[in-house]
Amino acid sequence: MDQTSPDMTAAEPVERRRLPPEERRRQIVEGAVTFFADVGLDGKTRDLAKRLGITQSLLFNYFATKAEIIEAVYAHVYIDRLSPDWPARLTDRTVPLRTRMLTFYTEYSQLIFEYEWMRIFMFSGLAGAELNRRYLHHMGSVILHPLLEEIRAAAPQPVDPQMEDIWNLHGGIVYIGIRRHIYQVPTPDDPAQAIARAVDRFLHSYGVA
Amino acid sequence: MDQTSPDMTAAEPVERRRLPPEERRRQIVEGAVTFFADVGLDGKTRDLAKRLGITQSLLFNYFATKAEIIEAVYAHVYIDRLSPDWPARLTDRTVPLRTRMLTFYTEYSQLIFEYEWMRIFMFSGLAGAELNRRYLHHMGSVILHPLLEEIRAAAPQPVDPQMEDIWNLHGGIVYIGIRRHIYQVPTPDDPAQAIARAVDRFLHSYGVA
DNA sequence: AACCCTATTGATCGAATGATCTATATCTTG
DNA sequence: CAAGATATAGATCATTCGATCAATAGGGTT
Repeated sequence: MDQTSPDMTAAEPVERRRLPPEERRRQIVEGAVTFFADVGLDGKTRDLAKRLGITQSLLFNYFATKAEIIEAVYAHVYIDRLSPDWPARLTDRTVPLRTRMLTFYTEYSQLIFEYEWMRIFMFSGLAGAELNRRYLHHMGSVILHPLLEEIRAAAPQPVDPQMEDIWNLHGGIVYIGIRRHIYQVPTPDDPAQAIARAVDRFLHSYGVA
Repeated sequence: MDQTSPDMTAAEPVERRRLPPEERRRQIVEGAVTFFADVGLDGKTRDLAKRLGITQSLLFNYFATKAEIIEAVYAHVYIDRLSPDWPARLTDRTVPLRTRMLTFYTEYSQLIFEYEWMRIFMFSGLAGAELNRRYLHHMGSVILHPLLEEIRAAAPQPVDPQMEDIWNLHGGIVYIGIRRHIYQVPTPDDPAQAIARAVDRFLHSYGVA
């Protein structure tokens, strides 16, 4: 009956009850993001509740089903992950192509080289989520394909880059995040230099200074 | 989220019973490989048994626990995935470096661009399996680090490639398999050309013809 | 054909899981 | 400060899960 001492279990001993519904819902979603990123989408609602310091039944006061929680996780994670002004900035030929690519991949890597994003994207991809295919298709048509045209335009001689070549550049960079957050092996603290060298190698092969 | 059973395969009336234990065990492991590759390591033993056309209890006649089945899956999938003679062939300087790298990545991609391998490797990586870290470490020390020395040796002028540069090359190639089997988006039927161009871009940036 | 070994099944157990429902207690309002 | 509204907790249900075990039946041997 009596509560166990809060020192043992909780890093957050203060159990504030009766939050405003908006705030509680937000707290659940944010907790669910890291929780499912940790253990995968098969994580148990009881474990999620325990991590949040609430009862399992409370979850179902805010979400009808577990699938609904995961939907909210998806929404929270995918939101604003692709900055809408990147296509414009990537094709702004008043700026050297190398500069454009470096700023894009620096910003983009800062956004996606994040534990939660990387793992939930991978979990949902493995689960066959349509969301991933849409995301990749969007990435291809809005970022990578325009980039291909920029390379063609910036090359001093006629070149014929393929989309696979752009995907190769892209994958080599993304792979840093995969190693770090999926396989959890050491990677450079700041991937900026590695990214810059990858971009330079890429441009160099098309004769772009 | 729910992985409905592929009822397409329901037309399997022939129930061959009483196999020799060796064969039955082999059949279970091979079935488990594709099963867990499909649905993830949280797949249920009853679903696995149904797919195999056997009873769930029979599984536990050959394996004491579900974890033991997964161990067998790991063993079956990881076995002979890294050809032991690659290190020697990669450092055989009587052959042009480009040729060595192309043959390696052609062979290696044929081995790993496989549905079961790719997905089980990713599932186990997400689950935090030590196996993945060991594999990547082995890949780094036995293949990629020697490759770095070969590049240094083959370059006409002094160059200073980093391990991150080699990982970038490697990741860009592996990413083809990730797109194909994890995200399940279209990729070239034969990745050989894309790989060749990636290797050529890489070598070109170090001045290696 | 009868026998025996054992591979396989079917029934079942206890724990865990998603979800429901009612009682409780906290905050706000008048 | 009393009272109503409702956020939260606790108990519980119906399945589902991994795992166990006694009963059954396939197939080689004699």
